[in-house]
Amino acid sequence: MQEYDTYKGLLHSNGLKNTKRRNLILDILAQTEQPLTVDQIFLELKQKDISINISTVYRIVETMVSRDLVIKTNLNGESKTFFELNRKEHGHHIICMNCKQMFWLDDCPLDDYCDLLQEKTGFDITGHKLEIYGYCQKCK
Amino acid sequence: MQEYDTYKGLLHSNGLKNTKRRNLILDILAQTEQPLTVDQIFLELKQKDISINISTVYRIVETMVSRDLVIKTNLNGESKTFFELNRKEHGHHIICMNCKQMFWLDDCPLDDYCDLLQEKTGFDITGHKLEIYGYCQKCK
DNA sequence: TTAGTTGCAAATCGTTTGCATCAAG
DNA sequence: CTTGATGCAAACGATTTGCAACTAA
Repeated sequence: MQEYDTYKGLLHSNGLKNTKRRNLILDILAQTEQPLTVDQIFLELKQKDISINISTVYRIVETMVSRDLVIKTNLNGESKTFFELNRKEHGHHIICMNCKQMFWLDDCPLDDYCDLLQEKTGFDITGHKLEIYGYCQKCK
Repeated sequence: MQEYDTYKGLLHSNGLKNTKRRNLILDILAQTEQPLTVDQIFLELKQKDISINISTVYRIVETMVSRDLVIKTNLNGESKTFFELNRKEHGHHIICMNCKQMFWLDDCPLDDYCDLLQEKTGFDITGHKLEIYGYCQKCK
């Protein structure tokens, strides 16, 4: 087997075997800014004539999530779960309500607010999730 | 039938018939700050010795959502959908990751940021959703 | 009286699991 | 050779639907 070693090091350093499917799925996630559902990943693989079982896709993305390589997200109004590569930068998505495209925003206006809130509420605040909704240039 | 007319006006003005179950469900949602799942609502009704079918609960909350009386939310890491009364005030939830309680925050730090973003991205921004995660005073 | 509401059972959808086989290390 | 990875089919939990009976207006 050749050509599927792009993520060999990453996989091994996380205690995972280097397999063709894992490489392919990481590759798909790396090549888009969009969080993807399991069946979107499954379909992309099908289009590349890769035979894979959908339960394998579920298992692979969940394994990646447990290793912190992938982030799992639920979006408002969507029953399916989305997965995106963990690029280890903090940011949020701005989402077009018409075409459903999601664009990455690498700035975050919430750091000061969270500090403030921590004092005000007595919570130990560990994170937050922000989604911006609207219509993109094409759809508006 | 008496005692179930609290929301009669509200229901009628939204083109809905005034029924016992709708009144009860609106009442449950009105009496808590917590967004509830369908089966939490179902259980509360059971505890009040109200017989209702779970599919009726689903239909009632969805009807309320379509009339904008109730807000439907998906939360990160939860497979079930939550429903809360639409109190028509803007705000967000701060959520305890241990006990899962959600507290309402009636301030929002994002108005200026959204204006800014609208110019920067060319999006027509219509809304946003913010959740703050952490551990509450009791659980931390 | 009639259109909208509810209960019930079955269907559907997204996701998970058990087990046998297979492949990476 | 050993452990973890995958395929397959069956199970599962949340939600939706079709249809008949019912009830508010």
